Amino acid sequence: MSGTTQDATGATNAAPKRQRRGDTRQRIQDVALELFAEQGYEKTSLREIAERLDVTKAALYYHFKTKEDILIGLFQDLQRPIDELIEWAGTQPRTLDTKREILRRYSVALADVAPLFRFMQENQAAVRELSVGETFKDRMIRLIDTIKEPDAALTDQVRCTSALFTMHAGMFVLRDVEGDPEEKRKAVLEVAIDLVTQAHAGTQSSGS
Amino acid sequence: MSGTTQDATGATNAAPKRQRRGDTRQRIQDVALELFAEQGYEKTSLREIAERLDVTKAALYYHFKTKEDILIGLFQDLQRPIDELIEWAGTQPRTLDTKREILRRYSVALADVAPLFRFMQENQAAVRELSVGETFKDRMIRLIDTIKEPDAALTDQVRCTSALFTMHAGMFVLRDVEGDPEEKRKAVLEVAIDLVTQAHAGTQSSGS
Amino acid sequence: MSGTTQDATGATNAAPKRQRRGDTRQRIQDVALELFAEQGYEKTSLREIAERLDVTKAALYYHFKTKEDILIGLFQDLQRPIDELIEWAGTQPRTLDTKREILRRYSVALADVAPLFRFMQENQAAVRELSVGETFKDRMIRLIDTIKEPDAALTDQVRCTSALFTMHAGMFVLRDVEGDPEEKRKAVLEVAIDLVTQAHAGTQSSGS
Amino acid sequence: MSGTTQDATGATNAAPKRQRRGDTRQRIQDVALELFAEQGYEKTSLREIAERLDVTKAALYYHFKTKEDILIGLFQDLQRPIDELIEWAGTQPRTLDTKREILRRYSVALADVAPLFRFMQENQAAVRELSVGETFKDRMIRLIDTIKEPDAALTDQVRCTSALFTMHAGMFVLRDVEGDPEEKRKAVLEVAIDLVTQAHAGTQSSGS
DNA sequence: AATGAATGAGCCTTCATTCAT
DNA sequence: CATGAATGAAGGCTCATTCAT
Repeated sequence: MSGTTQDATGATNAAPKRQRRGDTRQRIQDVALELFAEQGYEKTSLREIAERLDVTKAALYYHFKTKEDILIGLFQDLQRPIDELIEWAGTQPRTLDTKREILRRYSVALADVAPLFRFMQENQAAVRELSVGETFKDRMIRLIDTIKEPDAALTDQVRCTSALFTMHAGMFVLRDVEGDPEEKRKAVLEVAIDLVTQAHAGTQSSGS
Repeated sequence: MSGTTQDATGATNAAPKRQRRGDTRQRIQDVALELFAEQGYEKTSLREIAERLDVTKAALYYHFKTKEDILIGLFQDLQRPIDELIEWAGTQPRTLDTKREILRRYSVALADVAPLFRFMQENQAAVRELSVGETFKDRMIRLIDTIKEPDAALTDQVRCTSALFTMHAGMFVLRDVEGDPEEKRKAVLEVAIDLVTQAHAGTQSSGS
Repeated sequence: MSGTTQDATGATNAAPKRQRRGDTRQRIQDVALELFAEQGYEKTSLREIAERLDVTKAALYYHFKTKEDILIGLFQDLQRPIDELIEWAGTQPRTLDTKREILRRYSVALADVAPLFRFMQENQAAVRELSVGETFKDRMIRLIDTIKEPDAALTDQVRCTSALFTMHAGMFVLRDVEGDPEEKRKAVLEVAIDLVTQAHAGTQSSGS
Repeated sequence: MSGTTQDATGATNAAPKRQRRGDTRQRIQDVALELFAEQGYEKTSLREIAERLDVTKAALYYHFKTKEDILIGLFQDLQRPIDELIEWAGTQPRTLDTKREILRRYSVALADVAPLFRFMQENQAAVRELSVGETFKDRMIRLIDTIKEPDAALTDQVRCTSALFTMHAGMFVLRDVEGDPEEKRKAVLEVAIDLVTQAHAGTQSSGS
């Protein structure tokens, strides 16, 4: 009824949610990821998250409708780079060079979202039934599809899959191997590229 | 809760209700694995396990001191074949042929304990802090050590690690790829052997 | 179990169900004391307390972090008068008159917190390991110290201890003796004062 | 305290139970007392008792029909000395000397059954409702009756009660006071005798 | 934008007890 | 004399969620 002044949010926002003083949502996600990654999704309670943020549990419910929603929010934020990569890959010619570039970009992207990725890896069971679970697997499959030829030999398909998983595994398993992280990343990337290169070669010769 | 399955004892049940006494412990583990794998460790309650076995929760506690203990029991079953493999590897000369045989055996062992393995893979977060968690990673490392040369190039070390993870990943990811399981297993094994072969070759030439 | 008392809100209940909000914590303590005293700490379940208050168990946990915490809260209420007495005693000269006054005040204080005291007396075993157990004994010792001379003869020390315990015991044992409570309290007090007086006299003469 | 009764089974006992290999019942009681005293009746589980005896819980049920029964057994064994004292008191003239002797004997008896006594004192709440609870309080009252004159002044009645409680309290509270136990026992006894003597004197003069 | 209070469901665990063997 | 296996009941506690304020 008094109308207009209520929505001070109004005027300028061409892009929504421009507010400086509304970082709570973000802080919730940050803390949540931290705890989810550390203890697992199921084992992390909203109480813990709230406590670490020094707000009440009820406050969380102002920003997220459910616990799962926090996870979904998290998920979407950090899934974007992968989506962009897949999209980009779609615009490129299906050459070996492109595939190599996909792996390179993926390697970088992976390093950026490492904590979330680790979390996803370690909580597959908990996340599977979540409305978001399918999406994750789908994304993986689509990504694999960008580097593997559908009519390739089974072994070459395995190679492409393996290339991706090598990169995933690399992050966790190599953690307690000697050496500088960047160097390790490169080594992992090299092996992955190798695998894809072999797969590609196989496809070419069998194809021609 | 109490009387639910009483009537199921009736006509159609192909599996007998009153199996030979003394197998309860085993049956608990079987059902537990089934449910843990399906829903995750945290999300599976003892009530569910008990109900499916048509015993009371308290009965579970006669056989296992805690929920975690059920998991540990499961875990040890999984560990045995791997331990045996590691032990066997220790007795063999460190040749390429040996390494290939290790992978072959591992592939078979893995197929045997697949559900358990899948569970472990998907519940790392839940299993990590389990008094037994360390052991699992340790075992992996020791297994990798049987196929990788300590002074090899970083990429070759990655290859060996990748060989193992390829086999792990193969079981889950390739599940929704066309083709007969045994054929897929062989393809995966082939790629793994390839990786180790390359790693071995690299080591040889750099060593000489 | 859930909705049982919903309808009890109805006509006949003389005590109002919806007391002024905010007193819940106090009400929990009141009911808890009542039940603890009646049945013992261990034998009283949170369910009982909750049921009698017509709230859920979980509500108790909003106000107290644990069952033991309810006891501790209770305890602190009991402690306050005694602490104040000890503190006051510290400010007074160590004369016989002071000691007599301590007993007088203690007698009154005791009558005020009688139920709680009775509970403590009767649940020593249950309370002993509880963080609150030590504190209780300490308090007794410090109180005794205010009336007994450290260098007194052993018998006189016993007399002082006995004076205090006479007052404790008096409350419970004399309950089924004939006579008006106030009169009994006075008789008990008189004996206690007598004991301390004797102890004091002994100390004086032996000291001079 | 542990093995005390082992040898007492020996020669002199006219009562049956002649078997050497049937001390299990006794051992159960010993261990039970030990644990009850240490942790309280409620907090001690049959599992603990069984474990410490290295038998199964079910074995306990061969010897005692219920957990409470163990307590009752314990109770009866150790209540005997008090009953005997009361009985003996009944045969004596009601003189001051007799009263003093009662106290002396009680003091000794108390020292013998100290652990049980302590347990009873500290577990009144748990023991109260036990079919045997009344008996304990009754016994106390009857014992007090042997040293107090029914028509005495209230203060003198308190003195007699106090005399008994002094002895009870003495055992527990004086435990962390300096000095040899036997000396302390005597000091406590002396004060108790003093109290009864005063009470007796009061009665005499008011009576004449 | 957030809190205080409470709920309902469920969880893991423990206990005293029973009974066929 | 004692065990192995199991039960029914209950216990303390935690969790995601709600809602009036």
